[in-house]
Amino acid sequence: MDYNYLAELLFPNITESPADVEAKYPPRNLPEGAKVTRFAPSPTGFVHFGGLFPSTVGERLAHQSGGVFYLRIEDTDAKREVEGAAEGLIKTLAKYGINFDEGAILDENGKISDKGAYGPYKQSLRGPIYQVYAKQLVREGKAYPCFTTEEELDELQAVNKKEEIKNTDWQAEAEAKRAAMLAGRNFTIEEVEEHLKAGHPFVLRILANGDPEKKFKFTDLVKGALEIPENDEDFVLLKSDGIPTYHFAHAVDDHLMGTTHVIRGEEWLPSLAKHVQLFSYLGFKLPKYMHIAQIMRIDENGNKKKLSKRDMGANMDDYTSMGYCPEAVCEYIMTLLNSNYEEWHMQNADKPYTSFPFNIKKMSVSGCLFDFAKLNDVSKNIISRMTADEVYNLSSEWAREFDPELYAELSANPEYTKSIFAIGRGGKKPRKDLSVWKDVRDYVDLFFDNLFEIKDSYPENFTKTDIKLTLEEFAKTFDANDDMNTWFEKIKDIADMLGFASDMKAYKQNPEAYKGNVSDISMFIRLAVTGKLNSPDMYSVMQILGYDRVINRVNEMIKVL
RNA sequence: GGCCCGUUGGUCAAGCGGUUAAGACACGGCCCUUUCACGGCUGUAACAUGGGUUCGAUUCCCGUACGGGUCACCA
Repeated sequence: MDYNYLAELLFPNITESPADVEAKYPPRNLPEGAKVTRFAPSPTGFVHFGGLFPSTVGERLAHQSGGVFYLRIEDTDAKREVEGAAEGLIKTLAKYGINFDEGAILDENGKISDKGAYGPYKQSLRGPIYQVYAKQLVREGKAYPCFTTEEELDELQAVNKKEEIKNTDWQAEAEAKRAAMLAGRNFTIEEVEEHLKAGHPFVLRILANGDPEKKFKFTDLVKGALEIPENDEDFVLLKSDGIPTYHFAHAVDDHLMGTTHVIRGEEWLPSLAKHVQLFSYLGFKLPKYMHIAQIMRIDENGNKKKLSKRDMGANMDDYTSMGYCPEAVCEYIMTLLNSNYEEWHMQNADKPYTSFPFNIKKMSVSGCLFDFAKLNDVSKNIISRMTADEVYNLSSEWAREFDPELYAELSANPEYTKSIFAIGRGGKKPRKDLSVWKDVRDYVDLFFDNLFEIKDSYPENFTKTDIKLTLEEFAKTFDANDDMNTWFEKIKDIADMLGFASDMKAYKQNPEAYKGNVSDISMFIRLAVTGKLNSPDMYSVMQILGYDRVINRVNEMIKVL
């Protein structure tokens, strides 16, 4: 077989050699130990948690080592591509601190363009480059054209729908398919010429030389030592439209772009043998690999499943609408990624997560369950450390987009709103009422007459008379200028007057002697003023509400009692 | 079904041949407290399983079970 002739037949328009291409991609000039990593999404939709996760690793590793982190758009499947997805991806990623030094970026018009010397960074623009290497492989007898159509292959493999797969004889099908592929190896130059003349499309397959009975040792930086069977599958390199498959594009691009560490989900582990073989065929140095464990969720049957597109918590845009701070999500990701992050964070509470020394060795090998409770806790702590101004700014920004009614109230009087957020904030033990901006409404509604409503009701074990008397007396004596002590003394007086204990100790010693205690009296007032049984410190609340609002609400309550 | 990966409390996990098997979240109790939130103290709760190796296995090896991934001209 004259492979050179075959190569010319298949790729008549490709005149460059691999060496010509290599010359355009000189080695990177980076300090010792610098890592070059990348995020390589296919633009098929929104960013999801499962994608943000490994890209955080890539970003940290590159930037922590003084290396390069770049974005490559893997748009080799036109069928699945979603208009505008790539642009959206970049914007969302930026929100979570994933910024690229190089690669596909947004220009001032919001369109994708290239930055850096190793482009193009969109695979659809790299067609000729892949073909140069494809041609070379054909020349060397390591790849061959296959004219068997998809339909013909599908017939061999009766079904390829996942559901039905259980009921089929895997072994037989796999063998049939393999036989068909192998048969494709037996072609003559004349046949190829005929097909080409007839205008038949072909795919380029690798001529696999592996023996699956033999295993090779491989070290994954996360998974550790692995033993993997050699590849004997003649997988597709170039699809019939001349566009490469993931495998081929991965080898060519990561080689040319100088990637030192390939970071990806562990679902890629099964195709590692293919990649090792390809790199070897191409004469490329193999990069380091890190296969990251998947994020899981619990399904209806209580089993773990890979967190996927439709799942709660998958779409990063949902985090925005729920009102999570990006830092909270980032920190939560760090707690999942690096087992010693939390310990470090406790000792370095004031430092951003980016100054944490990320350690590959501390990465989890097994997939973890996504946990909103933990995320909320992380988030709550972050918000508790903010100043009232920060809370005001961020929550308003959120409300403007997702709760316009709330936004109108918050922004009507910024100073007033800030004083609400200032309650119990700034000290060593700040209040932690808010996990997400969505919580703000329930927390502040009592301060705005338009949002205020009576949400709770008085417990049955108190008489209306006592409640009414309390409120009447309170209305009579309340003075917004009282200091906290004076204010509370007055409430105690009401307690004494009505036969409620004003002294908690006395009450505890002899509860039978009283109708209740001063906390009950406070509760009577609290419900009238805040509409709730629970509220932040009532004195502070009243200071903010002011005399008129307090008295109005108390009088309203008296009326309906 | 083949292949690959995994398995410490409900969740995230420390551990790397000898420990009373950390810690965080969640949950319960107590304290603080006029409610809530905060904070402090405290409690329940774990090495999937069977064989080895070893003076000794959560830690090393093999099997089993269970879970996950994958088996495309998708990435």
